[in-house]
Amino acid sequence: MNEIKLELAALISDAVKQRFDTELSAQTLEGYLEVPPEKTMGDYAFPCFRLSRELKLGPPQIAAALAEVINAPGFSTAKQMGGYLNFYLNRAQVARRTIEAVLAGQYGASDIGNGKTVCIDYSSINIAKRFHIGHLSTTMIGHSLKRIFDYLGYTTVGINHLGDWGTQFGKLISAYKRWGTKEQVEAEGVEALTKLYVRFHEESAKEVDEQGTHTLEDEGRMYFKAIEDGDEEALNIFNWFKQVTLRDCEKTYNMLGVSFDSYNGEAFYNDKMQRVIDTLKDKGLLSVSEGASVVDLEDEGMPPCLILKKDGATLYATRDLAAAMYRADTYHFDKCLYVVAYQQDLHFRQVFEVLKKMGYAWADNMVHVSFGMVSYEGQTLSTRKGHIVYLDDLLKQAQEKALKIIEEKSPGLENKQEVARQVGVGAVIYTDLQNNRIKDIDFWWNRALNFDGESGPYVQYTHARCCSVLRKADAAGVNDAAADYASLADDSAGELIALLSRFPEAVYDAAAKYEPSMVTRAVTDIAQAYNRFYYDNRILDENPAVRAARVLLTRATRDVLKQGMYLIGMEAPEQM
RNA sequence: GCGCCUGUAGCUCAGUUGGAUAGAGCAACGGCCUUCUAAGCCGUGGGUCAGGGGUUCGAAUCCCUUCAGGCGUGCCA
Repeated sequence: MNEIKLELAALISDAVKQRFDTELSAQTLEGYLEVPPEKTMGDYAFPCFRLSRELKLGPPQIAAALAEVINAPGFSTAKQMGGYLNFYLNRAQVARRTIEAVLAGQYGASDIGNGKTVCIDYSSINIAKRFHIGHLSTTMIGHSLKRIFDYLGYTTVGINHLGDWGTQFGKLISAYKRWGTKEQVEAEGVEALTKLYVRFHEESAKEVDEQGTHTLEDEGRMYFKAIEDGDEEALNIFNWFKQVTLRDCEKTYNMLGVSFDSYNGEAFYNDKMQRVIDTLKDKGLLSVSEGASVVDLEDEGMPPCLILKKDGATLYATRDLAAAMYRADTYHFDKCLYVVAYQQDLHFRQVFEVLKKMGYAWADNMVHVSFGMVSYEGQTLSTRKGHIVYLDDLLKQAQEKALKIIEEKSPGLENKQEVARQVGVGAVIYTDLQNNRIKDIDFWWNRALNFDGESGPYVQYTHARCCSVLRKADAAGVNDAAADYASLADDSAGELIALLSRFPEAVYDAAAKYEPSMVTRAVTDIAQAYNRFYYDNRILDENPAVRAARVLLTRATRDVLKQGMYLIGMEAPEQM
């Protein structure tokens, strides 16, 4: 993946063979290579401690012995330092190779996923609920993973597993028929549905308080039964609610640049659950416990997985089993990812275990990509208590702030609104994908709208800065062919190039660990390194050879920043 | 009670699967725009890596244990 590392590993492999008559594959050794903590210690280090026992020699002696034999003039010199073998790369050559690799395009892309399919279940919104900050992580992590796996050659299937089934929709119909109007729902969209739902619960609670009756609850159940039985009126209203919700959410998705290949949700699997039950019965996995039908998982150290309620109704595990089987049949996936909060950890462990018990080999390829909880200024998200931030409000605020800064700093910019949108949305996306996904997120407005330091706008700004330099370079007619790569040997250029050379690993690792934040971090580090380089060096006011080299490095940086931002779902304005 | 996760600077977090003197950003303070975008750059201060044991050449990282917090733990999803 990193050809420079692989080449070093090959050198070590040869040296080990020559001096110690021992075979160690370059691939194994590549994994041992690390980046030293200090620049003075070289560009890569090979710790010899692990070889010590096998070779029956002290690490420093091993390092010294290898250093004597390794000879790669023009590429790298090796030096023993304690138990380490440190490599000092020829910076001009690394610069040339890295920049050429980047400018060849598709940098960091791969064909390792060719012929393989990965299903990604993400966002999975509920009908009749407004899109809020609690939905952002699943949406953006999933979307980013989709782009990352695409980039690595996989066929990806983005699935929005809609929450479009359950008694709550019967209640909603009941509320609509009592207090709603078509005009209001059409005009206000999901907001109107939410209001109806809230009112239903208020009235229902009042009714129980005052009269001890459950008329409303019963009516809600009745309407849900009507949906289940295919009653035309109920179904029409329900499908209309669904359309209204999707129409609203589509606006948010468009803003975020997110899309899906399938919207098959809970309702879709309604007629596919009997197969699950039959199969479980056939395989003798289903047992009755406390009146419910369950799959016992005691041997696996888990509570039983509930398949059917006492009354015979299915449960969400049943639905997820049906969905998994359908996806296996339909997409023949190599991996099936569920981007769902860690609260559902046990649920997925149970579902995956049941599939394994059913004998499906593909059950091992199911992954719960879990992420942390979102709270609002230290408190649990709650619509009722007002501890909630809707995403369109957040995006609007972010854009307004971006616009204000643009008016202040770049009053001459042509497409201010468009850039404000890109920057505002970028800031929100960046913040969401900045940290390891397992971390809980406590939402604070001032943090979400942070445009300084490690932030979306920072990376975008650096990209725009590169674009600006390149526009001037084009105008000046810089000749690439004249580039003197040896002029990129200073520390800040060297650091920038080193980071660029490691970008493909970041993309690969992000996929392997289902961790988009690794790309966010790589991109941030590159932006930081470029800004240092930019301040340490004049780019355009130089002799043609140096100028060309620095312009090429700027172009490579621009390309990687743009690609990296794309992979995490951010847009990259060329001016801001 | 049991299970899973988390604990690193005042705050938010990195830390390359066990490597060299633990790093960024925010906040605070001090510098840098007649020169390619100052949404930037440089510097200063700030640490018992939650505590304690262990494993070994070496531990923030692995094991045991204690503490603190979050989530889950049968008929919602």
